[in-house]
Amino acid sequence: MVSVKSPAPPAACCSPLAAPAMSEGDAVTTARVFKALADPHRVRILNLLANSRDAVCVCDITDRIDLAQPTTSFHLKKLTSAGLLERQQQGTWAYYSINHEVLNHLRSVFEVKEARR
Amino acid sequence: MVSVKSPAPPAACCSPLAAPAMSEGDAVTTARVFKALADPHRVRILNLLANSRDAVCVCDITDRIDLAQPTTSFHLKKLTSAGLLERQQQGTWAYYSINHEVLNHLRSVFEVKEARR
DNA sequence: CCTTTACATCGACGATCATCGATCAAAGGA
DNA sequence: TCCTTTGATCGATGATCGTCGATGTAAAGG
Repeated sequence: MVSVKSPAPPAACCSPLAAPAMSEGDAVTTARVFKALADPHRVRILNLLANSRDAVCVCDITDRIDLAQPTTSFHLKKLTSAGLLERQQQGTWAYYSINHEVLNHLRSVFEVKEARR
Repeated sequence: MVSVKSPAPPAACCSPLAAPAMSEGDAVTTARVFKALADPHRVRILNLLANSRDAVCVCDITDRIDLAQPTTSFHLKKLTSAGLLERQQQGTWAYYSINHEVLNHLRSVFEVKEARR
């Protein structure tokens, strides 16, 4: 079993929207992550994986989402390279699962401005 | 001063990604909101407004974001109709501000699965 | 070695998006 | 009443995106 940590999420991705001085680069990074969430099929894939105890192979995801297999791979790649999913290879099969750490961290993006002194 | 509540956000928008059974429609709704966040300029607009004590007029936003005025209006419309911004008109000026309620609620989208029994 | 299965990549397509100049509507002043 | 200013909308553009059939690749089984 070869487990592959996703390559993308720039360390601790995405400063809060209310961060005092967000650089242009920060904005690009943040937008990139949300772009991965900006498609109904990808949202459904996340929902599917979030409700699966174990990792799920591409063929099962393809069935559940009702897309052609290349299209499913396309979406999985976007989600993975945004850091939202993890991929493990087992023989001919590829298993995908939620990257809970990254997804959980995204909550902080919407955290309100730190207490004003 | 005419204050206009944004028309879009379907009540309490966006169920958690880990919701047990997300409908296809839920996925579309969720994706629509994140699509509004999926552009660097729009992220910067949110960041700008999140750090402004008061609402900001289009001309000031245009200056700070460094886009042509029609492009700024285009982005503001996307953010507003996603429910992320509020718009107030004052004479010839239009003032935009963060819809804190909606933005804050978005944190719940990334909340982890409810305790497993 | 050949076949099958699972998945990724390629190439092409139509659709949507971001951008901006030009134009329009509305609100104040002079 | 005219001119100026603000901001929204229109129309055109180039770029990106989602989709899928065809093809490629790698593993497993006969």
